[in-house]
Formats: sequence, structure tokens, C-alpha cells
Amino acid sequence: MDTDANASSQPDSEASSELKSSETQTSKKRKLVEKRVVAVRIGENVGKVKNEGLPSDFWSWRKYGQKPIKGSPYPRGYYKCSTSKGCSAKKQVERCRTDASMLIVTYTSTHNHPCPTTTTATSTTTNSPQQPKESESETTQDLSGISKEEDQEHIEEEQRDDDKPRDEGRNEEKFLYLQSSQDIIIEQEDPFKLNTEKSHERIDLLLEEEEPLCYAQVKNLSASESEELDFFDELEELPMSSSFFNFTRSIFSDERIPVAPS
DNA sequence: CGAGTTTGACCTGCGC
DNA sequence: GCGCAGGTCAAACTCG
Repeated sequence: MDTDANASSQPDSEASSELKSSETQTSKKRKLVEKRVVAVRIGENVGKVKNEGLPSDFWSWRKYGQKPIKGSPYPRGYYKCSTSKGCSAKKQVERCRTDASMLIVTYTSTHNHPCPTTTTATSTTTNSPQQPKESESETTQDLSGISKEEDQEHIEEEQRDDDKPRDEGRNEEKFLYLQSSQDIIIEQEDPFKLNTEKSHERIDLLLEEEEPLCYAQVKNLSASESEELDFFDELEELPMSSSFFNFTRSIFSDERIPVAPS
């Protein structure tokens, strides 16, 4: 419709209200947008239980676009927070080009409203009523109810367990969290790397490569084609785990995204 | 009927 | 200045 009015003025009208202070100075929205990159390892189960995996989060995300990304076989999905009208929180979800089992989620802006189910989420982190079942029960218990530090420990466990054949373990999502600014710089206050040198090293790799390498890739490239395809198919559905959202919730609720340095 | 997803088009930023 | 790629919008469509 208002082709002349849409993209030119709309896109950042909301976000700019948040970032106006910094954006006003340069108007280079693309570069100044504060971002947090999160690499999420999704278990194959997640792909199958996409319906269970996604939704039950603290925020409602509405997909508003999808674009194929140059150099990546996987498209990138664009999501806005639909929990609140004026919420400018956005995220971009794409598959790791080198490992289909990894999701690269980039968060931009912050939620300008309290978590819709904060009380529920907080009090039911180990027993989320919205979390339907099965794999959730495990992931939720493992990750939702624990702190980020514990998440990190969890990651380590995953890595150690990697040596072992693990059937049930595959139900669990694996995470690599990256906090970054527009230049994708890990903040030193990043709690994860405090406890996890392994993750830290990998994160460093991610940053150095600029392309989020995958955890699995680092240790062993072993994603099967069929699996990738399957995941890719599911990607459209955005397989998000409750635990993952728990993580994001903690970020946005507790740490919130700092304003981009001018 | 409402909320969410899909998809094509448009706009902006950035590199050459 | 031009072209490319990324990011966003909005209408149409689908599903619950």
C-alpha cells in the first residue's frame, strides 16, 4: 500500500524509539543495532516436537519475514515480539551454515515490557504448565530451572558426554551463548566464559570466524544430510526450546541489552 | 474471528 | 554512482 511510507519510515520507528539516542547520531541502524548472538544447538527431537518446542516461552514471537542469506543454504527468519504491541524486541533466526543442528539466533532491541509469564516462568521453571511434555520435561528441568552458570555446566556436561553414546541426551538442546555488540564482541561480563573455558574457546572461534561456527563442527562435523534437511524443514517452524527462552528471558529481564555505544 | 505465517515488494546501508 | 544484500512491511493465506 503505502509503499512510499512503509519501509522508509516504519521499520525503525519503533526500534528507534528505543535506540533513538544512539541512532540519531548516525542513522546507521544496520550497524548500531545492539545485538546478541546466541548459538543454539537443537536436538533432533526438537525438530520433531517443534510444536512442543517452540511456543511455550515467555515471549510471543511473530514472524514478519524470511530471507535467503547469501552464502548460507538456509534462510533467515525475522521475528518480532508480539507479546506487547510496542515491544521492539526482535530476533533473527538462521541455521548455522556449517551445522544444520545449530541455530544462530540474533536478538536486537529489548523487550519494553515485563515478561508476560514472569511469575509463571519463575515459579514453574521446573514445571512449566505450558511445556507439554517429553523432551521438554528433560530440557526444562535441566535448563529452565537453573541459572546461566548452571547452563554452562550443562554445556560442559554435554561436551563430556559427547564421548558417550547418548540417546536420551540427544533430546536435550545444546547451547552456546554469545553475547555481542554490533561488532559481535563478547562482553567480559559474560557469565558463561567465566566458568567454561571450553565454551569460551569456542566462542572465541565463533567470533574470530565472524561466522558462528558450530559447536558440533568444532568438535566433530557429523551432521548428516538427511538430518540437516529435516532440521531445515523444521527451521521454518523455529524450534525453540523452553530452556532457550529461559535463557533469553534471563538476559532481557535481568541483564537487558545495553545501549549501543555511540 | 483472531492470531500467526507466508511471500513478494520495497527501502536502506554498504562495498566496489 | 551502481549494484548487491540485508531488513522490514503489508496483503493474502492458514490454522486454531
